[in-house]
Amino acid sequence: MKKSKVTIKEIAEKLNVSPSTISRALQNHPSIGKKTTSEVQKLAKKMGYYPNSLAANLRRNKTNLIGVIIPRIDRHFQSLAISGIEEVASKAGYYVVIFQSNNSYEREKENARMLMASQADGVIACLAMETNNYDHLNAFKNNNVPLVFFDRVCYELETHKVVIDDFGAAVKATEHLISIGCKRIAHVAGNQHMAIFRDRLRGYQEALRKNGILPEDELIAYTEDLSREEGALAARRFLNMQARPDGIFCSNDTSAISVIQEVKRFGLKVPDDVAVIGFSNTPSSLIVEPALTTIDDHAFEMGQAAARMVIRQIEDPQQDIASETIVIRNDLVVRDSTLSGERNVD
Amino acid sequence: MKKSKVTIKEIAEKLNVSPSTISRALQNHPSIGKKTTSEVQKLAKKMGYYPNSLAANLRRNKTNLIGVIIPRIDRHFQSLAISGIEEVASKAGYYVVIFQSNNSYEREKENARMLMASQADGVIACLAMETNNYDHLNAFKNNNVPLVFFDRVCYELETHKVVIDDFGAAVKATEHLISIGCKRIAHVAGNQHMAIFRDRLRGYQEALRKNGILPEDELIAYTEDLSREEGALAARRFLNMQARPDGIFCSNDTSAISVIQEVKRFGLKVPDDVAVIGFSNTPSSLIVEPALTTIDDHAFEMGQAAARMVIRQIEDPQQDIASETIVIRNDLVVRDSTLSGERNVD
DNA sequence: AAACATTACGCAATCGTTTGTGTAAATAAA
DNA sequence: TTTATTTACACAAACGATTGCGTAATGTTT
Repeated sequence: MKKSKVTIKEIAEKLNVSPSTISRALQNHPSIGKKTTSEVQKLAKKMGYYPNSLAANLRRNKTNLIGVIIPRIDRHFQSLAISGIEEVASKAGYYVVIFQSNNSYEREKENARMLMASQADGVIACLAMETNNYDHLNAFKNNNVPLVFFDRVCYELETHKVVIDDFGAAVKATEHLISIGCKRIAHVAGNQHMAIFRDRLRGYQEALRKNGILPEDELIAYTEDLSREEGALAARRFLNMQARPDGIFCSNDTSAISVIQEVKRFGLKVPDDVAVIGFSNTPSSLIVEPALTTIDDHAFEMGQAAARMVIRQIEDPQQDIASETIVIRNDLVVRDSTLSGERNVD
Repeated sequence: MKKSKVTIKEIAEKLNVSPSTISRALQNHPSIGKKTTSEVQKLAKKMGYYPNSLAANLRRNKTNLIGVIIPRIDRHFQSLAISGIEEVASKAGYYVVIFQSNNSYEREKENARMLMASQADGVIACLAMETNNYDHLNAFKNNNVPLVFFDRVCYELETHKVVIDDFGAAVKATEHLISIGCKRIAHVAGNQHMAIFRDRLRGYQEALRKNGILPEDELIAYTEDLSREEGALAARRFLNMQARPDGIFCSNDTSAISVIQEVKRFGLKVPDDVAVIGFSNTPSSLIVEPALTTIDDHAFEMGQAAARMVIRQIEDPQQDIASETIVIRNDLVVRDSTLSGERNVD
């Protein structure tokens, strides 16, 4: 029962024509006669022929593969971004190969090596938290493989990027807290090794300053990875302060939700005693009570934009001269965790 | 600046040896001298050589590619499963190529075609909701490409499968409701086109019967895709019944969470008036208040098992004779939505 | 020193397509 | 009918690596 795969040659033999004719017939090449073409196509289907893209790609020097390197697929933001990438890519005839770095630099290096070997036409990457050496990514540049970063980008490398305005979003979030009357605003900060979290912290501080509030260092909780546990820990520290904050801006939703729960456990009310705002608009932000005000970072659109960008570079290499940065819009989604008094039922 | 990629030939020329020597040296073949080997490897690194796996794969007739066809990456269950697949696969030296069907039969067919063409060594699939014709998957069998289904399997096709015991899990969930004293138990059912949801419905009915309760048809809400909206709709219908149910088993977490929120909006208490139980243990099930009792279906492990299974078939084709089904364990995770009186703080 | 074994490498075919070029046969123009 | 043009296909060389087999050069044994 070991049917080996049908090749062009076998079809050629059965029809007494040359392999090149089969190849052209399958592509509806005009220089092959109508009758031959249809005969070939009919027989190919009957024999269960599938083109071997390895061979074709080798010959054509194009794989239609887009490699994606990301920390973890099972994070909402990432999977949404991939979904966007896949949508655009597959519509344009590209395949998406996924590599998880698990936030490990070594894994990311290995991923990059595999990607180079697989002759991917382009690469989209969201950097691992650990990564602070970029040689493994230079390989792409050196071999003219288009590389697009998204979200967690690397400013040291001159490539195309898709980001959101983390600084601006943080300003917006913080000013929203100010606008609803918060006087003492704390921040749960992400890993400062990553630019996005540095920017959000800076945005928070800038918003305070702009509004005549002096940023205090003790109102910043630096966390490793914005986990539930770290969120709760930070919340407890804030809540036990003599001058308790009345607003907390968290750099992600996970920690923000944890903060809300901790505030409630502490016997205080959200948003009346403490307003809370998160970042990313994950599904859970709608579930927590009160529903979490947050920044929607449009992960799906980021993925789409990254994919379009890399495909454009693949198909139009001239344009690859300048490095371009696309900034995706972000929206403040106001929900009950910052809405006192009235409740918006939906 | 258009450096074309470095090939084995170029290295060979620089060193005045033949390409075959380079190839062997790079693989540490014993028949190549120590000195030559190290010289080759050094130069290869210096020149930035990356093996072209297209060529190697064509020659070796192996791609180390595992194709994954799933409905949507951005669903928690799916992304977790993929994560498990990727972990096992990459440890074993395989790449994972992802295709989203978006629950569309046409897309799934196209995905299968692309996968055949890409010469993937194996395929893991979770079927689209629409799919009820399986010819596109037969291509894999016909060409000796190992195929493993997970979760949404196809019983008509004789392949390896990784599933959970949906029937048993549903029995377990329903009996849990009975054990806490529920007398009138409703069910929010998923699309009956899919076996997993049929099994869950059957399990629910069987558990009732086993415990001397007559299943009533009006206590079953048939939904299209277990969405928030459908969950809320079902809840409202149940809550407005004269003989209101005091327990609701939902076939997924999304609808269960929506049911909880609807019950609360209706002015009733969960679990005291109505106990609710979901399915899948998504992150949000921990966030909703009260926290949702649910079935943990161990998606990550399903992915791992599927990957191990397909790799075993790839590497040991003899074993491919019988079709095997792996049943992954599932756990009832009891939380506050079925725990009256005491609260388990964690 | 002759005979043999070992070491270290080269040659050339091969994987399945694609594609530039060449060329019979068929058709059209003269 | 002869010449020019088109049509429809075949030939063969790629693409870049792998690998069985052959063979010089070196080393070992008697």
